[in-house]
Amino acid sequence: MKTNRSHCPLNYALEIFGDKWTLLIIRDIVVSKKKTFGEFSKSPENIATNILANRLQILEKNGILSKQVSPENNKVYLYYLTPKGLDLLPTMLEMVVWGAKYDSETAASAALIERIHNDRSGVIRELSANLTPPQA
Amino acid sequence: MKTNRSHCPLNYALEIFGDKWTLLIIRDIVVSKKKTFGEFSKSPENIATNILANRLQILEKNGILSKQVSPENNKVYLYYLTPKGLDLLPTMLEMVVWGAKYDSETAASAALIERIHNDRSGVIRELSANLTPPQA
DNA sequence: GCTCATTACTTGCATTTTGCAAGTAATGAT
DNA sequence: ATCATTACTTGCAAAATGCAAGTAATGAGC
Repeated sequence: MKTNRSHCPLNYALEIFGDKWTLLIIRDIVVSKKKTFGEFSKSPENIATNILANRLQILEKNGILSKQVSPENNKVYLYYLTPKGLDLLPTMLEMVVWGAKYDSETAASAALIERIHNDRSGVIRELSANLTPPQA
Repeated sequence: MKTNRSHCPLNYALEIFGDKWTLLIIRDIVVSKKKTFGEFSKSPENIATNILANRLQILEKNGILSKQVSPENNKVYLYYLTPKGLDLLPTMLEMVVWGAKYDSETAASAALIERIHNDRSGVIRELSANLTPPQA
């Protein structure tokens, strides 16, 4: 197995989600309530299916997503965030704040950014609803 | 020029620093007070010099670092954080918190993590000292 | 039970990025 | 004038990415 470059906590994070796609998958889960491979593959940034499959596997292996068969349809797999995955929300919100501040053409609404500033934990609480497996 | 994949603020951030090296350079500036190419190239993660040169260029082009000749030695260039670069600190601290929480072998001290939780803006203020160009 | 559509991937291949080692140009020190 | 230092650049193999097409397993309809 590949060895870690260091045990710097920042490096640990980067080794898991330091790429251009991984956090977008998590975004789609959190913001768009997506749960299936097919839904993820329809992101606005157009992730290729082989990359998507690879990232889902990495996320599962690292305990950020859990995968289970849909109770309604055996050919559908549902991806849920684990607590470790949910704990990425603070990082992601900070990235959103930064991106919204410096991208002059940002799609983020001023209202969202303000809410993040004024009531971060409220935002996180709301976003966290229904992201973990049911019937826990 | 390459077009943006979307104007999602998260995607904007990822397009700039979504890779395994960029934030480590910023970390070295912030934590280890490094400023020169030679210092960056001696990181514990061993970044290759061609990658380093590429990332410094991207960071400069995106207004995160500013480069200037050292007043003491004309062959040395000093890299400083801009305000946009300084604004990456909240994101990076959240990543540190996450990495320290989930890497069982983390090098982060419990004291640091506690300080981040108890007095985030104090930590940011301290870390920010002397990171921008002198004599502004 | 058979056919067809859907879902979740996998595969092949060209292009791009990474990683490693070595090389070069411009100072600065002696 | 020579040598060391600093900041890169270059060449090349290996790995990751991106795109298009293919496949296996279910489910729905007849």
